Amino acid sequence: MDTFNQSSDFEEGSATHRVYRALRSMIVRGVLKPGEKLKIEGLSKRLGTGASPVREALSLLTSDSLVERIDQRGFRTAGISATNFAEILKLRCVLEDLALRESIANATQDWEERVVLAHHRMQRAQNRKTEDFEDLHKAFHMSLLSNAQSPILLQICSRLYDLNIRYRYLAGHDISYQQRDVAKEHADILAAVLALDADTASTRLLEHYKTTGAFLSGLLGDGALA
Amino acid sequence: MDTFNQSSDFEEGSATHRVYRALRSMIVRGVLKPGEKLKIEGLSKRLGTGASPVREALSLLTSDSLVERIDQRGFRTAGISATNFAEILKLRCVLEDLALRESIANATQDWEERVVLAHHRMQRAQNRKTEDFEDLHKAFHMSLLSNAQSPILLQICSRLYDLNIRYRYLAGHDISYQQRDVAKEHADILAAVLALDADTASTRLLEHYKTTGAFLSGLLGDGALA
DNA sequence: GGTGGGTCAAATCTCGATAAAAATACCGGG
DNA sequence: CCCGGTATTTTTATCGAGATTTGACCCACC
Repeated sequence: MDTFNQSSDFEEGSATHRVYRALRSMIVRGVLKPGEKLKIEGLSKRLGTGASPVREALSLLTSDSLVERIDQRGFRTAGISATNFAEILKLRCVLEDLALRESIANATQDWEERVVLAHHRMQRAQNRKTEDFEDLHKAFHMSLLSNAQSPILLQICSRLYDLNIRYRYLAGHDISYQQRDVAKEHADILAAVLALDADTASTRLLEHYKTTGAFLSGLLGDGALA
Repeated sequence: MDTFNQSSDFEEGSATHRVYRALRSMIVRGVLKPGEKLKIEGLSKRLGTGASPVREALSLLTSDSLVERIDQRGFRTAGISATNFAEILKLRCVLEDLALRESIANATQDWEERVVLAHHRMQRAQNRKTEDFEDLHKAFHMSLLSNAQSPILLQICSRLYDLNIRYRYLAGHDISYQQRDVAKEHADILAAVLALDADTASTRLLEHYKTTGAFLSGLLGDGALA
């Protein structure tokens, strides 16, 4: 009954859910490379579970556009391309702009506190260079949007975030991108949001994305990620 | 052994894919009512297949927001509400506007012909009141957007279409909505699109949605659908 | 030497059964 | 008469094996 899952303490939830989280993390972080064939049996053994949960998790990831399915021919991780990346970036700019403005329009004290808290946690993780920075980074960005009373929109943004960050992982973490003062950019965004200045906040947020995007786009164009 | 490739033939594809299409159709068309519990065994027998394909199909539908999953407690069809409907309508207006403009901007002869063809088929089905009108209606609307070089955006629009049309089915087909001259609205949209007049086309398309939306919204508000 | 068909291994997909969990019915006590 | 805890029943989630399909290899044949 006491099964020790050596991978980590991912014991909560059903097997399907655990596998889902594990696989998504592996794909987003580039452990499973773009276009790689995903054999059920291999993943089952690797994750210490049966074939059914793996299959179900892969189905879910298919809807997230992180896995592609070919009928009767199994699963593989989604491919990458410069055009795909450009599309993600563009959609993010449109949709996060929309969500951010609505979030600010609905501003409440509770929401502002959530944003401040999320920012603080991310900041601390960045200073200490802890492992969970990326998760907290996503949490911060989603918290900005979270006050838009629009669950579908938020879900779409969340998925686009994952698709986007995958490219950043693939580009590696030690790249010059970090030399930019990302912390200041975040702080500036936070300030504008707390001032309820939607135009400034949106401009800064989108600039934040576009700068990173242009950088990654360059790498893709050079074929450095292919 | 040659297989007959007929669109009406529900035998093509894997069992999972068949079940997926069947269930989605049943949910969108209201055969399975909002919030209804979806028991695996019942659906297996009803669809003449095993539990695994049903389970997998339900997982996929979860990502389409047509089914809700509660861990360890099975699946049920997504609920409905006035706010949910309003959100769908709003997002559709934003995203289809975006897609339509890009589609028109990329106009090609091939695309224009696809649009004309899709419109003709829908028109004919409406005149003859054939069963497949709704499918062709969706095909027409998607064809308008299909020239936007943005597969992710198109997928989102397709999903939102399904979520939206579900409300229309739930309201019933014999309602006064059909008394509007929908055919003319479609023809006007088509004309503006073929004239490559993005502003007019977008205005008409959104008006088309909002009119239907306001009508359905009224029904929801009255609790007629609850 | 290149092409086409047939065979074989590998992987997917599906099924039925088992174990775990939740919902329901039951019963004794307050 | 109502409430809380236990037993039963229903339903879900998971597993392991069998059936089908795919893709590759090899050999015969043109």
